[in-house]
Amino acid sequence: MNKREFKDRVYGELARITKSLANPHRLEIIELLAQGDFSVEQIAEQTSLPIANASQHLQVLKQAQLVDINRQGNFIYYKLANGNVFKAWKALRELGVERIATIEKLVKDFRQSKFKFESVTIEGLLQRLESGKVTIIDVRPTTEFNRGHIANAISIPISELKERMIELPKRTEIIAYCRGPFCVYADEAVAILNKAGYKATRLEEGFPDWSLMGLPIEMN
Amino acid sequence: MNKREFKDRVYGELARITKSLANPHRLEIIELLAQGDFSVEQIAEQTSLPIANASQHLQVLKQAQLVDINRQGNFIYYKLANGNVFKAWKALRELGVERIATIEKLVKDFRQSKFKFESVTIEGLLQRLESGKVTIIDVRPTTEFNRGHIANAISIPISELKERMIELPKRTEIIAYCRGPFCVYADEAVAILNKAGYKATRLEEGFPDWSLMGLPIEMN
DNA sequence: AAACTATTCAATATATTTGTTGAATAGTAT
DNA sequence: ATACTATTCAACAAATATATTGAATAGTTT
Repeated sequence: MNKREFKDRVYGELARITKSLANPHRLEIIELLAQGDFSVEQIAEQTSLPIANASQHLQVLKQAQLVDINRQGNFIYYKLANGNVFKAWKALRELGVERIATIEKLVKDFRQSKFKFESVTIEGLLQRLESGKVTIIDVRPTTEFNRGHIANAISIPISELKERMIELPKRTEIIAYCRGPFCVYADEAVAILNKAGYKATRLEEGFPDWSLMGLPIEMN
Repeated sequence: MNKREFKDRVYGELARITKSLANPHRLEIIELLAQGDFSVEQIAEQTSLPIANASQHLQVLKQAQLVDINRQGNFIYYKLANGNVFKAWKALRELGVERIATIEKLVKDFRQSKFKFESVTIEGLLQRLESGKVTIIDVRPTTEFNRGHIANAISIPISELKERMIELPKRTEIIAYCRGPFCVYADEAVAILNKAGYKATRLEEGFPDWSLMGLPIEMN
């Protein structure tokens, strides 16, 4: 094998794995799986895909060894093969947000049109935690909260927020977080809370980002 | 714009930028451009591509805003648009090396067949630097050395190594580095030096990795 | 074994990506 | 202006990726 052939093969393999990520639905699936494992049916529902279609995309990810499966009864649960998959997704996400103005504009417009746009980054949250009292709420579905969440966060799924917001303090600041920067649960939560007179802000990033930074988490 | 439409557009944009990376030649171009700027002609030569073809791939990268151009006379020099591009490439590279056994095998086989396989990571090099004397040589072409190199490294392009190895100490350990883990200049250097009785090892990663870690560099 | 369920497979049509070729363009030197 | 050079463009053929549909499979329950 000569130098050129070697390079062609190495870069060929790397392009193969990159191609397996290079599709809108598959990127959305990766971000979802960063929250834990989901069945094909659940993945299809969350991403608004027909089941056969979701399955096909999952096969592509499986072939690239980016996801692992785990059969339980009739259901097959998919999960990310390991932490490097989320790291690669995060690198692409940050590259995209920084380079492609369209993305920032989309996010900004969407948030401003529906909700009051405001957010705090993980770094900002850490500062606020040091300097005063903050209530952190996790508005993802309970199962995702149980699989891992920011230490001391309270689980209030977005679907239950209206009834349960009475549990929250009116005076101290509330930070809502969800799956990641493109997840809108936290935006919806902030809109509901602020309308009801609470002082709420969304966390820009999601739980997987917090976890990757080695910050304190809890399970169950 | 509803939630689904928002997601489709955001993930669509992210997939677009990911697709622009998802090609063997374009990945090789990215790694090359991580060393500095190159003209279309130089890029075509380094990657064994016809010029029109290289230009076409460069257009794709330019459209995705991953590279910038800089005209000088008849020549157009391309460079990475910013540090996040290399970070994304690095994340993909590490994902690939870890997940795809084929890549590790390719690298190992190639090195073992031609050269004695052995390498040290950046971390290992840092330890050796602390505990004793090490000579670091940069075997990339001079222009790349001048644009930036590991602090205190000596420039001996691979093409000049045979004549110039007399400059090197026989006793102390020599670490050779080049563009990155898939660049073979350092392997060739190690083979030449060991055959001549020197004690040489290649650095696994390349200069851009060292630089990204914030370790000491020098220019010119 | 039969009925059932979640998932995968297979086949096809459509859209996108890639390589190749030769012509066109933008800037430089004469 | 003319000739020259590096790069890009345009057009086409071949290869690859995607969505859609309905059938097949693997495991569970009755």
